[in-house]
Amino acid sequence: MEREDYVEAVLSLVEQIPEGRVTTYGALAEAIGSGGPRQVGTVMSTYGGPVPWWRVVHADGTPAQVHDAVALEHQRAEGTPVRPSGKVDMRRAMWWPEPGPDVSMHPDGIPE
DNA sequence: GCGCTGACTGAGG
DNA sequence: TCCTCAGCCAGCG
Repeated sequence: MEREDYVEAVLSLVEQIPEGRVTTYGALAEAIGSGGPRQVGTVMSTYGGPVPWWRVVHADGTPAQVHDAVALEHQRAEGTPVRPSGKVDMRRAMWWPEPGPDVSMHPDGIPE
């Protein structure tokens, strides 16, 4: 796959993230089915300008370490469930891209 | 072709 | 709960 296509795939998914929700680098990488979390991070740092990159966080719910302050601001402004510890309440805010047609489980990303 | 670097992740202390 | 270590994938000098 061309870099450009990969970039477009990443940005496309990021743009689909609903307001007030977040997803992880690993989730995006998995949804795309190519590369790894780091690759997604690299793409975001290079072409993530025009997209709501603050909705993409680490696996533990912490925002991108480079612009965590800005990200936190956006998240709070959108109503994203951010814990006092500075991390996002993943159990409620986690949004899964669309890895498969099995939407029968938990579309909202709420395990239980 | 080789080695370094990074907007990551998961395990261990 | 927080800090550190090792593994991973690609781009770039």
